[in-house]
Amino acid sequence: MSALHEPVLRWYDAHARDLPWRRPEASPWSVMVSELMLQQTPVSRVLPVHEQWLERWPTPADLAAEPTGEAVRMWGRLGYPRRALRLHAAATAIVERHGGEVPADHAALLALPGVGDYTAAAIASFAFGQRHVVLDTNVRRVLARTVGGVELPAAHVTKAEKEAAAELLPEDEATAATWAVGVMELGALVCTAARPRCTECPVASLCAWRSAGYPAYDGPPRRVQTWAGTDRQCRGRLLAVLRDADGPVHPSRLEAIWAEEAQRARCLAGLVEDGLAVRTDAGTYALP
DNA sequence: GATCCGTGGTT
DNA sequence: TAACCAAGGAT
Repeated sequence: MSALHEPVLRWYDAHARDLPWRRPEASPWSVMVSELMLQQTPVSRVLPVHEQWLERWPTPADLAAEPTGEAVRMWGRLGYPRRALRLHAAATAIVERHGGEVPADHAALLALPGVGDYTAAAIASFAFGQRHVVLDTNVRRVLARTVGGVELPAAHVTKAEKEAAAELLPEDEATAATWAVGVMELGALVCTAARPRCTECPVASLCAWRSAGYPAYDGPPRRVQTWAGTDRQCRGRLLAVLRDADGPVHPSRLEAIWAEEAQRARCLAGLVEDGLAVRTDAGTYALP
Protein backbone atom coordinates (compact mmCIF):
# COMPACT_ATOMS: atom_id res chain seq x y z
CA MET A 1 0.00 0.00 0.00
CA SER A 2 1.21 3.43 -0.88
CA ALA A 3 1.02 6.11 1.78
CA LEU A 4 -1.11 8.06 -0.66
CA HIS A 5 -3.97 5.56 -0.63
CA GLU A 6 -5.61 6.09 2.74
CA PRO A 7 -5.69 9.90 2.65
CA VAL A 8 -7.02 9.99 -0.91
CA LEU A 9 -9.66 7.33 -0.27
CA ARG A 10 -10.79 9.11 2.88
CA TRP A 11 -10.84 12.47 1.13
CA TYR A 12 -12.88 11.07 -1.75
CA ASP A 13 -15.39 9.57 0.63
CA ALA A 14 -15.95 13.01 2.13
CA HIS A 15 -15.70 15.26 -0.93
CA ALA A 16 -16.80 13.32 -4.02
CA ARG A 17 -19.24 15.20 -6.21
CA ASP A 18 -22.67 13.71 -6.67
CA LEU A 19 -22.57 13.16 -10.41
CA PRO A 20 -25.37 11.32 -12.28
CA TRP A 21 -23.04 8.70 -13.73
CA ARG A 22 -21.65 7.92 -10.27
CA ARG A 23 -24.93 7.11 -8.60
CA PRO A 24 -25.62 3.48 -7.64
CA GLU A 25 -28.47 3.24 -10.13
CA ALA A 26 -26.36 4.55 -13.01
CA SER A 27 -26.11 2.00 -15.81
CA PRO A 28 -22.86 1.08 -17.58
CA TRP A 29 -24.35 2.87 -20.59
CA SER A 30 -24.73 6.04 -18.52
CA VAL A 31 -21.08 5.74 -17.49
CA MET A 32 -20.00 5.13 -21.06
CA VAL A 33 -21.94 8.13 -22.38
CA SER A 34 -20.42 10.32 -19.70
CA GLU A 35 -16.89 9.19 -20.53
CA LEU A 36 -17.24 9.95 -24.23
CA MET A 37 -18.72 13.35 -23.43
CA LEU A 38 -16.06 14.16 -20.85
CA GLN A 39 -13.19 13.67 -23.28
CA GLN A 40 -11.65 17.16 -23.31
CA THR A 41 -14.88 18.69 -22.02
CA PRO A 42 -15.64 20.06 -18.52
CA VAL A 43 -18.20 18.36 -16.26
CA SER A 44 -20.38 21.45 -16.05
CA ARG A 45 -21.03 21.44 -19.78
CA VAL A 46 -21.59 17.69 -19.93
CA LEU A 47 -24.21 17.50 -17.18
CA PRO A 48 -27.28 18.83 -19.08
CA VAL A 49 -26.47 17.03 -22.33
CA HIS A 50 -25.85 13.75 -20.53
CA GLU A 51 -29.22 14.01 -18.82
CA GLN A 52 -31.07 14.67 -22.09
CA TRP A 53 -29.14 11.92 -23.84
CA LEU A 54 -29.99 9.25 -21.27
CA GLU A 55 -33.59 10.33 -21.18
CA ARG A 56 -33.95 10.02 -24.93
CA TRP A 57 -31.71 6.99 -25.39
CA PRO A 58 -31.73 4.94 -22.16
CA THR A 59 -29.98 2.00 -23.85
CA PRO A 60 -27.43 1.54 -26.66
CA ALA A 61 -30.18 0.01 -28.81
CA ASP A 62 -32.28 3.17 -28.49
CA LEU A 63 -29.45 5.25 -29.89
CA ALA A 64 -28.46 2.74 -32.55
CA ALA A 65 -32.02 2.85 -33.91
CA GLU A 66 -31.69 6.57 -34.73
CA PRO A 67 -29.95 8.28 -37.65
CA THR A 68 -26.42 9.46 -36.81
CA GLY A 69 -27.52 13.03 -37.42
CA GLU A 70 -29.80 12.87 -34.40
CA ALA A 71 -26.78 12.08 -32.25
CA VAL A 72 -24.89 15.01 -33.76
CA ARG A 73 -27.84 17.32 -33.11
CA MET A 74 -28.29 16.16 -29.53
CA TRP A 75 -24.56 16.57 -28.96
CA GLY A 76 -25.16 20.28 -29.26
CA ARG A 77 -22.19 22.49 -28.54
CA LEU A 78 -20.14 20.03 -26.50
CA GLY A 79 -17.41 20.21 -29.11
CA TYR A 80 -15.54 17.57 -31.11
CA PRO A 81 -18.81 16.38 -32.70
CA ARG A 82 -17.13 13.34 -34.19
CA ARG A 83 -17.47 11.95 -30.69
CA ALA A 84 -21.23 11.86 -31.28
CA LEU A 85 -20.69 9.75 -34.37
CA ARG A 86 -18.33 7.47 -32.48
CA LEU A 87 -20.82 7.04 -29.66
CA HIS A 88 -23.50 6.15 -32.17
CA ALA A 89 -21.16 3.69 -33.87
CA ALA A 90 -20.25 2.22 -30.51
CA ALA A 91 -23.93 1.77 -29.67
CA THR A 92 -24.42 -0.03 -32.97
CA ALA A 93 -21.44 -2.28 -32.28
CA ILE A 94 -22.75 -3.03 -28.80
CA VAL A 95 -26.06 -4.14 -30.27
CA GLU A 96 -24.37 -6.24 -32.94
CA ARG A 97 -21.60 -7.80 -30.90
CA HIS A 98 -22.76 -7.72 -27.31
CA GLY A 99 -26.52 -8.21 -27.32
CA GLY A 100 -27.13 -4.56 -26.54
CA GLU A 101 -25.24 -4.61 -23.23
CA VAL A 102 -22.13 -2.50 -22.66
CA PRO A 103 -19.37 -5.12 -22.37
CA ALA A 104 -17.46 -5.41 -19.11
CA ASP A 105 -14.39 -6.84 -20.77
CA HIS A 106 -11.57 -4.33 -21.20
CA ALA A 107 -10.49 -5.63 -24.61
CA ALA A 108 -14.07 -5.59 -25.86
CA LEU A 109 -14.45 -2.00 -24.68
CA LEU A 110 -11.20 -0.96 -26.30
CA ALA A 111 -12.44 -2.32 -29.62
CA LEU A 112 -15.42 0.06 -29.63
CA PRO A 113 -15.30 3.29 -31.67
CA GLY A 114 -14.28 6.30 -29.60
CA VAL A 115 -12.94 4.14 -26.78
CA GLY A 116 -9.19 4.37 -26.26
CA ASP A 117 -6.82 3.42 -23.45
CA TYR A 118 -8.24 5.84 -20.96
CA THR A 119 -11.93 5.36 -21.69
CA ALA A 120 -11.78 1.54 -21.73
CA ALA A 121 -10.11 1.52 -18.34
CA ALA A 122 -12.50 4.15 -17.00
CA ILE A 123 -15.64 2.25 -18.01
CA ALA A 124 -14.28 -1.06 -16.75
CA SER A 125 -13.32 0.54 -13.46
CA PHE A 126 -16.20 2.93 -12.83
CA ALA A 127 -19.07 0.88 -14.25
CA PHE A 128 -17.87 -2.61 -13.40
CA GLY A 129 -15.61 -2.09 -10.39
CA GLN A 130 -12.58 -3.65 -12.01
CA ARG A 131 -8.91 -3.00 -11.32
CA HIS A 132 -7.33 -0.93 -14.07
CA VAL A 133 -4.84 1.88 -14.48
CA VAL A 134 -7.08 4.86 -15.23
CA LEU A 135 -4.68 7.51 -16.44
CA ASP A 136 -6.30 10.77 -17.46
CA THR A 137 -4.99 14.31 -17.36
CA ASN A 138 -6.08 14.74 -13.73
CA VAL A 139 -4.37 11.60 -12.49
CA ARG A 140 -1.26 12.36 -14.51
CA ARG A 141 -1.01 15.79 -12.90
CA VAL A 142 -1.53 14.48 -9.37
CA LEU A 143 1.15 11.83 -9.83
CA ALA A 144 3.52 14.25 -11.55
CA ARG A 145 3.33 16.47 -8.49
CA THR A 146 3.06 14.09 -5.56
CA VAL A 147 5.44 11.45 -6.91
CA GLY A 148 7.46 13.13 -9.64
CA GLY A 149 7.98 16.46 -7.91
CA VAL A 150 7.17 18.49 -11.03
CA GLU A 151 4.30 20.84 -11.71
CA LEU A 152 2.97 19.24 -14.87
CA PRO A 153 3.30 15.91 -16.68
CA ALA A 154 4.74 15.49 -20.17
CA ALA A 155 2.62 16.40 -23.16
CA HIS A 156 1.77 12.77 -23.82
CA VAL A 157 1.49 9.68 -21.64
CA THR A 158 4.83 7.93 -21.27
CA LYS A 159 5.61 4.31 -20.58
CA ALA A 160 7.25 5.26 -17.31
CA GLU A 161 4.10 7.06 -16.27
CA LYS A 162 1.95 4.02 -16.95
CA GLU A 163 4.33 1.83 -14.98
CA ALA A 164 4.37 4.21 -12.05
CA ALA A 165 0.59 4.36 -12.04
CA ALA A 166 0.37 0.57 -12.22
CA GLU A 167 2.78 0.28 -9.32
CA LEU A 168 0.55 2.61 -7.30
CA LEU A 169 -2.67 0.70 -8.00
CA PRO A 170 -4.08 -1.01 -4.87
CA GLU A 171 -4.15 -4.79 -5.11
CA ASP A 172 -7.74 -5.24 -3.99
CA GLU A 173 -10.14 -4.80 -6.91
CA ALA A 174 -12.76 -2.69 -5.15
CA THR A 175 -10.13 -0.52 -3.52
CA ALA A 176 -8.40 -0.04 -6.87
CA ALA A 177 -11.64 1.13 -8.44
CA THR A 178 -12.24 3.66 -5.68
CA TRP A 179 -8.64 4.80 -5.83
CA ALA A 180 -8.98 5.39 -9.57
CA VAL A 181 -11.99 7.65 -9.25
CA GLY A 182 -10.67 9.24 -6.06
CA VAL A 183 -7.29 10.32 -7.34
CA MET A 184 -8.99 11.64 -10.48
CA GLU A 185 -11.43 13.65 -8.38
CA LEU A 186 -8.54 15.03 -6.34
CA GLY A 187 -6.96 16.28 -9.53
CA ALA A 188 -10.23 17.81 -10.70
CA LEU A 189 -11.10 19.62 -7.46
CA VAL A 190 -7.88 20.23 -5.51
CA CYS A 191 -4.73 19.45 -7.48
CA THR A 192 -5.83 21.64 -10.37
CA ALA A 193 -3.65 22.83 -13.23
CA ALA A 194 -3.86 26.46 -12.19
CA ARG A 195 -3.95 27.60 -8.57
CA PRO A 196 -3.97 24.21 -6.86
CA ARG A 197 -5.69 24.22 -3.46
CA CYS A 198 -2.80 22.70 -1.56
CA THR A 199 -4.17 23.79 1.80
CA GLU A 200 -7.13 21.48 1.18
CA CYS A 201 -5.05 18.60 -0.12
CA PRO A 202 -5.06 15.35 1.89
CA VAL A 203 -1.61 14.40 0.63
CA ALA A 204 0.12 17.78 0.80
CA SER A 205 2.52 16.50 3.45
CA LEU A 206 3.57 13.69 1.09
CA CYS A 207 3.81 15.79 -2.05
CA ALA A 208 7.22 15.86 -3.74
CA TRP A 209 6.40 19.02 -5.67
CA ARG A 210 5.46 20.80 -2.44
CA SER A 211 8.58 19.53 -0.68
CA ALA A 212 10.71 20.87 -3.52
CA GLY A 213 9.20 24.33 -3.09
CA TYR A 214 6.77 24.25 -6.02
CA PRO A 215 9.35 24.55 -8.83
CA ALA A 216 7.79 26.07 -11.93
CA TYR A 217 7.22 24.00 -15.05
CA ASP A 218 10.39 23.99 -17.13
CA GLY A 219 9.61 21.48 -19.86
CA PRO A 220 9.20 22.21 -23.55
CA PRO A 221 6.66 24.95 -24.32
CA ARG A 222 3.17 23.58 -24.70
CA ARG A 223 1.90 24.16 -28.19
CA VAL A 224 -0.56 27.01 -28.30
CA GLN A 225 -3.96 26.04 -29.54
CA THR A 226 -4.65 28.61 -32.24
CA TRP A 227 -8.25 29.24 -33.08
CA ALA A 228 -9.22 32.28 -35.13
CA GLY A 229 -9.30 31.47 -38.82
CA THR A 230 -8.61 27.77 -38.40
CA ASP A 231 -10.40 24.93 -40.12
CA ARG A 232 -11.67 23.95 -36.70
CA GLN A 233 -13.45 27.24 -36.28
CA CYS A 234 -14.80 27.07 -39.82
CA ARG A 235 -16.08 23.52 -39.37
CA GLY A 236 -17.68 24.47 -36.08
CA ARG A 237 -19.56 27.36 -37.64
CA LEU A 238 -20.72 25.32 -40.62
CA LEU A 239 -21.93 22.48 -38.47
CA ALA A 240 -23.70 24.89 -36.12
CA VAL A 241 -25.79 26.10 -39.05
CA LEU A 242 -26.77 22.55 -39.98
CA ARG A 243 -27.43 21.60 -36.38
CA ASP A 244 -29.66 24.55 -35.66
CA ALA A 245 -31.66 24.20 -38.88
CA ASP A 246 -34.90 22.28 -39.05
CA GLY A 247 -34.11 20.75 -42.42
CA PRO A 248 -31.71 20.92 -45.37
CA VAL A 249 -29.77 24.18 -45.73
CA HIS A 250 -29.11 26.10 -48.93
CA PRO A 251 -25.41 26.70 -49.64
CA SER A 252 -25.99 30.45 -49.50
CA ARG A 253 -26.61 30.17 -45.79
CA LEU A 254 -23.25 28.49 -45.36
CA GLU A 255 -21.49 31.05 -47.52
CA ALA A 256 -22.88 33.75 -45.26
CA ILE A 257 -21.01 32.56 -42.19
CA TRP A 258 -17.50 32.14 -43.64
CA ALA A 259 -16.05 34.54 -46.17
CA GLU A 260 -13.03 32.67 -47.45
CA GLU A 261 -14.40 30.44 -50.16
CA ALA A 262 -11.62 27.89 -50.57
CA GLN A 263 -11.42 27.20 -46.86
CA ARG A 264 -15.18 26.98 -46.54
CA ALA A 265 -15.39 24.49 -49.39
CA ARG A 266 -12.58 22.42 -47.94
CA CYS A 267 -14.17 22.33 -44.50
CA LEU A 268 -17.60 21.49 -45.85
CA ALA A 269 -16.12 18.64 -47.85
CA GLY A 270 -14.34 17.53 -44.72
CA LEU A 271 -17.56 17.46 -42.74
CA VAL A 272 -19.17 15.33 -45.45
CA GLU A 273 -16.11 13.09 -45.56
CA ASP A 274 -16.29 12.66 -41.79
CA GLY A 275 -19.96 11.75 -41.90
CA LEU A 276 -21.02 14.84 -40.00
CA ALA A 277 -22.95 16.28 -42.95
CA VAL A 278 -24.53 15.12 -46.19
CA ARG A 279 -25.08 16.85 -49.52
CA THR A 280 -28.52 16.22 -50.96
CA ASP A 281 -29.36 15.72 -54.62
CA ALA A 282 -30.84 19.20 -54.58
CA GLY A 283 -27.46 20.65 -53.63
CA THR A 284 -28.44 21.47 -50.07
CA TYR A 285 -26.67 20.32 -46.93
CA ALA A 286 -28.00 18.62 -43.82
CA LEU A 287 -27.09 16.46 -40.87
CA PRO A 288 -26.80 12.78 -41.84
C1' DG B 1 4.42 10.03 -33.20
C1' DA B 2 2.90 14.55 -34.57
C1' DT B 3 -1.28 16.55 -35.95
C1' DC B 4 -6.00 17.26 -36.24
C1' DC B 5 -10.42 17.64 -34.18
C1' DG B 6 -14.83 22.26 -30.88
C1' DT B 7 -16.32 24.94 -27.39
C1' DG B 8 -16.66 28.09 -23.73
C1' DG B 9 -15.33 29.20 -18.94
C1' DT B 10 -11.44 31.06 -16.24
C1' DT B 11 -7.62 34.07 -15.20
C1' DT C 1 -7.52 40.21 -22.88
C1' DA C 2 -5.13 36.76 -24.83
C1' DA C 3 -3.79 32.56 -23.15
C1' DC C 4 -4.85 28.59 -20.89
C1' DC C 5 -7.20 24.43 -20.52
C1' DA C 6 -11.02 20.63 -19.80
C1' DA C 7 -12.42 12.58 -17.66
C1' DG C 8 -8.74 11.75 -25.43
C1' DG C 9 -9.08 9.29 -29.81
C1' DA C 10 -7.99 8.47 -34.55
C1' DT C 11 -4.93 8.72 -38.22
